[in-house]
Amino acid sequence: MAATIKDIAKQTGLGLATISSYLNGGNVREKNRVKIEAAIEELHYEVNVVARGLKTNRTKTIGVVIPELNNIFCSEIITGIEDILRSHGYGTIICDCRTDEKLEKEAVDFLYKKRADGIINMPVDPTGTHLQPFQKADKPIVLIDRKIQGVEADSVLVDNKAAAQHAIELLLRAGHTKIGLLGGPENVYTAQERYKGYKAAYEAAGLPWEESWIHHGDYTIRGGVEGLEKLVRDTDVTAVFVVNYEMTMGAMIGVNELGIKISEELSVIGFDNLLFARACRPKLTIVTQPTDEIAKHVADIILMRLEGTEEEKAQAKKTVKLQTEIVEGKSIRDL
Amino acid sequence: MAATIKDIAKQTGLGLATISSYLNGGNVREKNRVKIEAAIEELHYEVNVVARGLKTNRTKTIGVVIPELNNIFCSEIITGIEDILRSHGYGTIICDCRTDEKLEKEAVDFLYKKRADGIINMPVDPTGTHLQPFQKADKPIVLIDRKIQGVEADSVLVDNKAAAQHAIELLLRAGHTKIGLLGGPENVYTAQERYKGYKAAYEAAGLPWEESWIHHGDYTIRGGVEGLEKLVRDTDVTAVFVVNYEMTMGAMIGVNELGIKISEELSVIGFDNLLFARACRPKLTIVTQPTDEIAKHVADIILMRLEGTEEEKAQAKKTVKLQTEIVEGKSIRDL
DNA sequence: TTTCGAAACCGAAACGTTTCGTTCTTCCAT
DNA sequence: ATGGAAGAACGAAACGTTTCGGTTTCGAAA
Repeated sequence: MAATIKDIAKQTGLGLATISSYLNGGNVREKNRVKIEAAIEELHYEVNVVARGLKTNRTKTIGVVIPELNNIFCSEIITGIEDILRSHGYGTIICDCRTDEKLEKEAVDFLYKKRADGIINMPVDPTGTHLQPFQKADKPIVLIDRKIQGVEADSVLVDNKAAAQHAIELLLRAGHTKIGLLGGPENVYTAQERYKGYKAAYEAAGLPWEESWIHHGDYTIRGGVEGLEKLVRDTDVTAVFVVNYEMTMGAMIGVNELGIKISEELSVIGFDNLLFARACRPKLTIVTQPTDEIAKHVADIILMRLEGTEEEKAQAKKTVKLQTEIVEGKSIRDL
Repeated sequence: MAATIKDIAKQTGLGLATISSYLNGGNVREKNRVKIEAAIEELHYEVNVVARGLKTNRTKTIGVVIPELNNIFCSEIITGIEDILRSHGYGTIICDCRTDEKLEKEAVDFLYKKRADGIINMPVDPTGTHLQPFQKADKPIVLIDRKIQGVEADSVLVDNKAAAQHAIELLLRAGHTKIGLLGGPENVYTAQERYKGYKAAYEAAGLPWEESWIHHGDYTIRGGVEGLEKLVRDTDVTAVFVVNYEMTMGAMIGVNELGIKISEELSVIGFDNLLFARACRPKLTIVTQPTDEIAKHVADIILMRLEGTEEEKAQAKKTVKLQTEIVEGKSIRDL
């Protein structure tokens, strides 16, 4: 039904190889170029990427495995990545693994079977064994947000330690000395780094902190609510730093339910999602991550590994670390 | 390098066709089944879906084109769809067209070139011309949220009119007679329906409403802020119904900036995103859409069109209309 | 034991490309 | 005019499946 390269060859009187060469950017004599283009136009020819993929062993498809698509941090990054990849002819197959290691592994296997040319992953499994298929096949892997020891892959990270440290320093400067931390799971890289930043700020200021001010949550909304309630009930902290968006929202729910007045009774610094922060009352001061920049780096790296020169492809795996920013609201009280 | 069907044939002493038949669920003698399975295990054989796709002309890939991935309504639906499709062996290629008709058309063309087996679309272009490639190729199309005249496609909608009508009736019952509407663009189907619901509620109650109470926004946060400020400044409405999530968030920002007290000074009903509603102070009463149900219907329909029996595939295109729900908060004052 | 229909099995051809090694053109330098 | 090098064009083979039509095998009935 649909026209093939053979039809174009027949129509123009040229050979298969010539048409193929033209389609792949090869040189063709001017008059033949004209003929080919006319034939393509007339027969509505469109290259069959599946057949091409069979020969070249590349599908021009990249898999993305993330813990939660319903998460502004993830979705913003994906939006950016997808945009860039598509403009380079790559399709983006998305798999949401719902923060489940088993599902994550299944998603990677699925993408491998689908013959994705490479994979982008915000890993849940900290050991990285799920990435084995791609590693063995020597297909590019780009990790986001969490680094994995022992997996040969490029990574794009955020300087989580510095992010937390700056946030705590801001609170210390405002006169707070008892600062609660609504942290993440202890086995998660980003959470560990943010925790380190908390301690580093106290150490740099030469002040003591207490273990009881630290709550290791689970990065969920529910966890945010519970953590905030616990901190308020069991400690006398005057400020709280929340280390991801879900828990920030949870903390705000908790605050509302307990009838606590932000800033007057409790100072808060949240994380991610500027829009949410602006809708809170009073506006929340937050740490924001450069999602666009992350997306751009991730896309550029994987494209480089796939389409770059041989030396580019062979370059040692690199790690890009980006800085966060603090957007000030009205949620911090000067003591 | 990787094993092929031929290797399996050689290893087992069986024919190509037999292996192929086995792989596609055909019948094979018990002892041969055992042999084949052993060979597959030993040679680590995996079917090459690209080669299969070349023969069968199906890629087991479905395209999804949406206006904004950074939108909880979209991302929730996609999460659900992706999950179901993946469990049936289908990859989901996502394209975010940023609510731009031109980009939407490009995305559809892209997916067509990628030979997606079908397309799922929450359309921006109300004329639907962008869907032509799939229509011509007679590949299934499923529309979400907005119906399009003249495009042969299944649709999964929400009963937007009823949703709005119920919300307004709730406010009327609470004694409000002057109710503002922060509506959407006049050329958008969902917005039109919600507007109709507003009027229907007033008509059913036999009460008058004024044009000045209606603000046709653009479904953006910015638009929500501006719309709310305009309504508060220029009218004496005692309640406002906001018809999508972005504008709801915008309205809350506006309310915060103007220092208006929700419920005491202004009653509000928002839309979508239960979590946001719960984090507001006081908790917002909202209309929620059944995203999971939408996702399930969409996925089931497209799978039915792709893998169903001949009669299922030939069935007349259907339209599913789902109902919304009102989740009560504390943002409505009884007059 | 033989016969027969059903079920299993088979190889070749086809899907639409790319690529390899070779042949044909072009056109510049002599 | 001629030789030859560079560049174009060429057809066949290959990529790994599925499918078609025909052949073999099996096992129950006779």
